[in-house]
Amino acid sequence: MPVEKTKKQIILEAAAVLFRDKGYSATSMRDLAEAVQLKASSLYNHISGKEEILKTICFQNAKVFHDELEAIEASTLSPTEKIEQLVRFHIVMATEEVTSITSFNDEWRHLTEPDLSRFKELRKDYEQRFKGILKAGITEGIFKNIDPTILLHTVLSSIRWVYDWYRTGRPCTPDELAKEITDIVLSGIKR
Amino acid sequence: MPVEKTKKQIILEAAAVLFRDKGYSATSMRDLAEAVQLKASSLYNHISGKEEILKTICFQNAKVFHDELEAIEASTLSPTEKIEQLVRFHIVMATEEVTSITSFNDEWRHLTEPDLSRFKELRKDYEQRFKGILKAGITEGIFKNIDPTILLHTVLSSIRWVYDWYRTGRPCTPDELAKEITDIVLSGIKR
DNA sequence: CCTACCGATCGGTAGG
DNA sequence: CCTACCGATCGGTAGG
Repeated sequence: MPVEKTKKQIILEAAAVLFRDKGYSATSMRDLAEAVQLKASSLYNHISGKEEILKTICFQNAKVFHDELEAIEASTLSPTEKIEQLVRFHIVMATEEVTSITSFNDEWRHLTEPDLSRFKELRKDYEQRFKGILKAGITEGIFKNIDPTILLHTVLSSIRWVYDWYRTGRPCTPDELAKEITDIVLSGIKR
Repeated sequence: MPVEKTKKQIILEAAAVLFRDKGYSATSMRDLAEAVQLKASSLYNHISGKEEILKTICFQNAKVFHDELEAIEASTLSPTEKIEQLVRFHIVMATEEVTSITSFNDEWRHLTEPDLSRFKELRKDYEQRFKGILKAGITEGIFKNIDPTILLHTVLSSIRWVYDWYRTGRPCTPDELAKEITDIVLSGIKR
């Protein structure tokens, strides 16, 4: 059996591009149909509706981030090394998973209940665990004794929106990018 | 003459709240009309259309940021002090101008030509000038010798999305917030 | 996978 | 400022 993308996968990827470029609400099912060379009605043979697409993109990405964070948490790395790994991971996702990351970051709020609440919980959980690593570093005296919430969001912001500017600017390779951002972030939080 | 908000100003503010909560595309003129207790058709006595609202919000904010940056540029402050001022200013805007900042940051892409191009130019200009301050610091040997584009966006990201999390979390006063973020950002970029 | 079509809602206008 | 209404477009379904 050859490795082929399912039509559903093709639709999901085309949708991610459109959601990134126009936003979820401004993307019509007819736009999407055109992008995959189908009539709008034919999309429904592969997906149940517009929201299923957004839902799939959001929760798939949430799982990838969750799994990586869990692996890093479980490791015996120091807080500094854990943050380093996490920064690197975010950069990799931003540079390789460019399109779906946008929906994951910016378009999830168009989910409806109960998915919206479920997603928010996942997001909250991720942030709490990330914060836990920062707290450990503070306790050990290697990170600055700053309110962990501020620390968390300042770090997270610097790495969460990389996809937003790297794509157009591209001053260097993803690897160099990861190295330099890690440098900035780590010296920003180290005591 | 008493100081009163014009109806237009009231509409703009209500729109900013809706755009923040639902996004520009998902906000209908009927939503907006209800928010200001009018019928949808009556909105057009005060504004020419939906896009004029977005345009006004985006360009008003762009001007405020532009003017502040220009004043800081013209000062005799050191690069470090200039960045400090800029960080503080972004935090003030994020905490005081909470709603319109969201449209300014996230919804501008729904502008249509020629406004879209005009806005992008203003944004680009702001970033180039901000980068100029960073470059000056690098030349003086006080900032890290890292690609200025990476430096710029990492700094800008940490302060551009404060409104997004501060509102819900609120771990401290805007003033403390500015102090701590300035600390993180500055030690992140200093050599 | 298509043609044909649904009711709902969109931004906006006419006319008073 | 309203009522009444426009054509366009929306997400989605029926039926083959």
